Amino acid sequence: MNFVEELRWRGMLHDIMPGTEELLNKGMVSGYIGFDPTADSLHVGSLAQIMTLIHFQLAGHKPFALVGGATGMVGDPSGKSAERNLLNEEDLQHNLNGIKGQLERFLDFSDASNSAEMVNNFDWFKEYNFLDFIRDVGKHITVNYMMAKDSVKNRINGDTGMSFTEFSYQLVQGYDFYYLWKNRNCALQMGGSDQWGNIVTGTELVRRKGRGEAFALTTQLIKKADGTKFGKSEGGNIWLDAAKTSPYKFYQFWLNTSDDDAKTYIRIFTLFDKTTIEAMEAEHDAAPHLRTLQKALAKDITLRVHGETEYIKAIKSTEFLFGNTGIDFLSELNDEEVLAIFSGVPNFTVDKAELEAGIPVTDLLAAKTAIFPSKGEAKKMIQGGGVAINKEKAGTPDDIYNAGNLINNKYLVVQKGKRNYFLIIAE
RNA sequence: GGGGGGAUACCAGAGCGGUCAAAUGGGGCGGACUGUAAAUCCGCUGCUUCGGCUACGAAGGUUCGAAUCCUUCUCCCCCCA
Repeated sequence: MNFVEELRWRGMLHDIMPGTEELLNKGMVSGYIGFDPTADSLHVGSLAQIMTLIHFQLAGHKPFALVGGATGMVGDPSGKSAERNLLNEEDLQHNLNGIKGQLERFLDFSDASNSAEMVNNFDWFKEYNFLDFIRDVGKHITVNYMMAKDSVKNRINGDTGMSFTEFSYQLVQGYDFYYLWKNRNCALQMGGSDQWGNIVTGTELVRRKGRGEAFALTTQLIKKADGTKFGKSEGGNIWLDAAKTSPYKFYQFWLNTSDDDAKTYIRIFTLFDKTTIEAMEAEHDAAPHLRTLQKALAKDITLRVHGETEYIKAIKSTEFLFGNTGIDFLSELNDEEVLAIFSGVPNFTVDKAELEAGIPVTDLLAAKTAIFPSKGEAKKMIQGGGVAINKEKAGTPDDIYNAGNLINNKYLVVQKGKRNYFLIIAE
């Protein structure tokens, strides 16, 4: 199956420039996707783009991952209602290194003819001076053309305005495409559907400045069935970096996908083929409470991102925390085993002597640990029935916990809501 | 340069001398139901040693009492030039 058909049946394709598919069918094509270095790790939102590159490479084409050292310094106005904060060079470099390391895990960088490559647009922009740029590049694109882009129009018609810096963004990104087309024989840029305008500025530049032809393909932005934003959980982003989002939490994120979304995501985020996916769906629909799809999805992605060891740990934690095993099960484990189960769970240490004297719950949860930001909040949630300690609901905010409540004479297991676990270690 | 309007909690937005820790909606969090789903319903959404304390752009002032009135400052928007 060719690349475009692959994206199509998976529901990933959003828009494609005429002629693109024909070009791809003729033979190996080099194509690229840009990644934003706004943080030192990619998050699940970028995963769809990574998958696009994986499919691209599997179809025999040569993928480039561009990390936007230069574009990151300017800031993309697409989808942003306000001016971006600029990153300094140092932070940017730090972020680039982090992202680079992650991308290397997903694509094949071996010596194959279609081996993946990583490029940084800072390399060709750092020496490019302003006057040369506006003469050589700016000359080819009219302001009228640039203003017609939705990303620009929205900002000009809105009330936040837009700086010249952000306005020039599309030229900078457009030049990336031109550069890669000219020097690396790169004929296709891909990206999320919000990138269409920027990508097309690139193909336009190739046409006008290079008198050549370049192509564009965009993918669907990931949405959740209920309309809320994809990729967030309990307020935070879900990162690919294990230090930012533990593999356990990562696994949980996917496991908690709704039925509707799971059907979409299994196509986008896994490489299972069509018949396999349809069979999984049928199985899921026959017994939805077993959550076959969610489990397959969470497993596949966690394996790809974190590897087998971390996946197994995540499963073990999940089985203990959400399975039928009572809290007594913990007392059969040694310290090492307990910590393994709670490895992805935030943990806090309290002084054992203090606990022996007895600590009121609210102090325990808000002052001695950071499970709650304030005692008032801890109190309210206890009253609302949202807190459990050692799998038993905390009764009143005045309860006092002492050494007698410890499991193995050492641990307290705290639940905030049903799904958020914390481990308190007394020592 | 001239004239007008505005700044309220995470966001939007009411309040225009006490009854305001501040309506309402959204968001967030939690509970019930369930399948760690969706939908639905319900509760919470400034801190606290539970006495109070700090809050309505900033600083002063009037008043027994200010988010509300006055003065100055900062920022934003609109119209005219």
